[in-house]
Amino acid sequence: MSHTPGIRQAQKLKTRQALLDAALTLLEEKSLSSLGLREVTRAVGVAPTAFYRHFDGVAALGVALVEEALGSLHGMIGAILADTGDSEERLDRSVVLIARHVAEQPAHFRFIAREQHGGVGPVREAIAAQLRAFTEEVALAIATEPQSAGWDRQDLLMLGGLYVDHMVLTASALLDAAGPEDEREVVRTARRRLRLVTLGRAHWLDS
Amino acid sequence: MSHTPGIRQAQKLKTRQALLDAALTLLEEKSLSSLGLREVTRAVGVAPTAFYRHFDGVAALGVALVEEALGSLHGMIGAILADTGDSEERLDRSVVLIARHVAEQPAHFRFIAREQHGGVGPVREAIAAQLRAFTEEVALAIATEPQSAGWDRQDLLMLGGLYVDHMVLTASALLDAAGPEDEREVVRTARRRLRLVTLGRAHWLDS
DNA sequence: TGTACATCAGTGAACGCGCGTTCACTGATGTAC
DNA sequence: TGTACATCAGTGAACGCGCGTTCACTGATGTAC
Repeated sequence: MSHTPGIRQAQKLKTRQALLDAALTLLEEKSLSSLGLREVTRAVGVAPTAFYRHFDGVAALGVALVEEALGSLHGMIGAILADTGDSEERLDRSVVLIARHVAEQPAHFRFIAREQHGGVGPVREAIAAQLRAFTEEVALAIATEPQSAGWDRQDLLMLGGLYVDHMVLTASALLDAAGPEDEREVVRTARRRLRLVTLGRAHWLDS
Repeated sequence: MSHTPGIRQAQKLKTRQALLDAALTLLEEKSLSSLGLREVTRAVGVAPTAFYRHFDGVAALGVALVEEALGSLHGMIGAILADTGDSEERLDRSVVLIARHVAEQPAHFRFIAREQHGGVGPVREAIAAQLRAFTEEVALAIATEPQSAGWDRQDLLMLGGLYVDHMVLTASALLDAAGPEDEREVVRTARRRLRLVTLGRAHWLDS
C-alpha cells in the first residue's frame, strides 16, 4: 500500500543534496551564471548526465539553493521582534543574531547577496519573492507593537522593507569584512543605523 | 615636439569606446563573469584578437566600466546637499535626481547593481572603492550642516553610508520596477524611507 | 616637400579545451502475484 | 518466500560548438632627416 519510502529514494536525495552542497562550495568563488553543470558533477563524483535526474539545469539548482538558504529563516525575525526587552536590547540582539547566522552559513548568504541582482532571472525572482515575504512578516510583527499605533499599511511595509534591506546589507558587509576587527566595526555601524531608524520610527507620526 | 595627438590614437579610442558600449549592452542580459571576449568583439565587428590592444581581459574592461558608470557622479551628491531649500524639499529633489539618472543611464546602473556583489573580484573592489569615496563625500557635505553639530566622524560616516546604500537600493529597485506605476511606488517608498532617516537624524543626539 | 624607416591597431588562421546535451545502456531496487 | 517483470538513478561514449589565447602578418599612420 505505502508507496516506496525506499533505499532508492533515499539514495537519490543523497545525491541531490551532494549536488547542492558541491554547487554552493563552488559558488563561493564565482557566480551562478558562470557555474558549469560539469564542474558540479565532477566535484560530486557522478557522471555529468546524472545531473538531469535532479535538475533541469543550473538555473533550477540555483532556485533550489535559494529555498535552502532562505526557507529556514521564516519566522526567525518574527521571533526576534516578539522577544521581550526594551528597544535597545532587541535591536542589539537582532544584529547579533544576523551576525551569528552569517558566521554559521557564510556560503548561503554569499550566494544570496551575489545572485540577488545576478544574471540568472529565475533565481533573482526566487530571491525577490522570499525577501518580499520577509517584508510582509516583519510588517505584520511590527504592527502589533504599541509604537505602531496609527501606522497605515504602507508605512508598516516601508519600515519592514527597511529592516529587511538592512539585514541583507549587514550580512553582505560581514562577508566582505577583512577580519575580526573589521567585522566588529560592521556590527557597530549596523547597530548605529538601526538606532537611527528606531529614532525615526519613534517620531514618525509627529511630522 | 608634441607627441602625436593623431588619427591613430583617435581611432584607437573610438574602438575602445565601441568595445565598452557593446559590452554594456550585452551586460543588460547577463553578468560579467559569463560575458565572453568574443561576444564583445563580434558585436563591435572587430577580430577577437583586437580586444587585447585595449584590455588585458574581460575583468579589466569591467573595471573601466565601473569608472565610466560612477566616475561622473562624484560631486553630484555634494551638489544636491549644498542646495538651498528646507529638508523636505531637498529630500524630494535627491530622490528625483537619482530617478532621472537611472532613467538616463539604466545599463550603467544595472551593471553596478549586478557586479557590486558579483563574481569578478577586481570589479567588486573597484565598485566598493567608488562607494566608499561617495560615503566620504556625503559625510563631508553633511558635516557642514547646522543639524550635524556635535556629531563625531563615526556618526557622520554611518549616515553617509546609509544615504549611499539607500541611493544604490533605490536605483536597483527602479531598474526592477515592472512599469511606470511600479516606479512611482518605488519613488514614494524611497521618499518615506529618507523621511524616516531624516527624523532619526534630528533626534540622534537626544538619545 | 619627399623619402626611408618605425610603430602599432587590427587581422585571420590555428590550437587545444571544456562545455551542455543526446542516447542507448546497466544493474540495483521495487512490485505483482 | 520465490519468481518474473518494471522502474529508474546513474553510466559512458559521442556530438558539435564557442571559448581564450598564440602567432606571424599587413598596411595605414607617425617620425626623422
